[in-house]
Amino acid sequence: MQLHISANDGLPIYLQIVNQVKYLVASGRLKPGEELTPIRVLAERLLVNHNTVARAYRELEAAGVVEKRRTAGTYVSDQGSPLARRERIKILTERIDALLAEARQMGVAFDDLMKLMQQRGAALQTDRNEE
Amino acid sequence: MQLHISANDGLPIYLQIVNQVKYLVASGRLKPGEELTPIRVLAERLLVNHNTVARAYRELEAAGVVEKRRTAGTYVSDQGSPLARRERIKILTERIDALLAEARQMGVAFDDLMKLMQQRGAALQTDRNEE
DNA sequence: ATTGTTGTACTATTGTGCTAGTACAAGAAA
DNA sequence: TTTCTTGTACTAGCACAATAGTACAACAAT
Repeated sequence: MQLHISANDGLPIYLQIVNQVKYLVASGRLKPGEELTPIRVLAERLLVNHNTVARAYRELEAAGVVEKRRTAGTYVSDQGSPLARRERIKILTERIDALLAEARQMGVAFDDLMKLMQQRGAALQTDRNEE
Repeated sequence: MQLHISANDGLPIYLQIVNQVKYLVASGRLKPGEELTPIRVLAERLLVNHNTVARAYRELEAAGVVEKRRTAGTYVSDQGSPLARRERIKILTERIDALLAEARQMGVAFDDLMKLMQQRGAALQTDRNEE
């Protein structure tokens, strides 16, 4: 499991770990059932305290990305997310509303925003294929 | 100018003020050229330190929502945002990418996300008309 | 000129988030 | 059983963001 953390990304270390693991899972480089690097091992490799990694893994568990088996390690969840679809939609709706509010404040029309979304969606698709 | 702040919104007071003023401007309840409640007056009404309100107004000025005339007060800017369109698009693109990443992590398909956006956009439109 | 109102600057305090140190509990491996 | 490895709990220190207190500067109103 290849991770890189930078001292002052602005983003706290534990979140850098969370994001990168999420990305590895989303992109399929970490597959369901696969074991993550143990907390202490990863901590030593990244030169951070093991509690910092533990916190990252705790967040990932809360997000449903991984499952922890008490004394046996941490594994990628079978399902991408255990949240009910209703819950996921609720969270995304909040994000969307915030985005719409910001766009409106900036004077960017709704239609333009949707076009931008289409573009970015297409860009992501391209990225995935290039991997 | 009607504002409400709650002690533990989780969000800091100065940001609550920023958001609410932005909303008032975006929704047209505060019009360009109109004077905002002076810092001390608003501070007294909200039972917070005037520096907290000052900070909020400073953020609003940086965002281009208001203009300050040193000793004469704070006024709603003529233009909604002074940022060049290119800049605005850049900021929105970041937000969009974050949203797309989250949706992908949650296993929500791009098309579903777009549909949700359409819904929320329509909902906002309705809200505005009902005001 | 005086007074009052505007926003500003600087400093101190407080609360909280991030990280780390140490000690622990539970199961796997030998 | 013993040892090693897993994640966990609790505490402390540090840094920084948020808020407040006090003093100031600039202009308007009188």
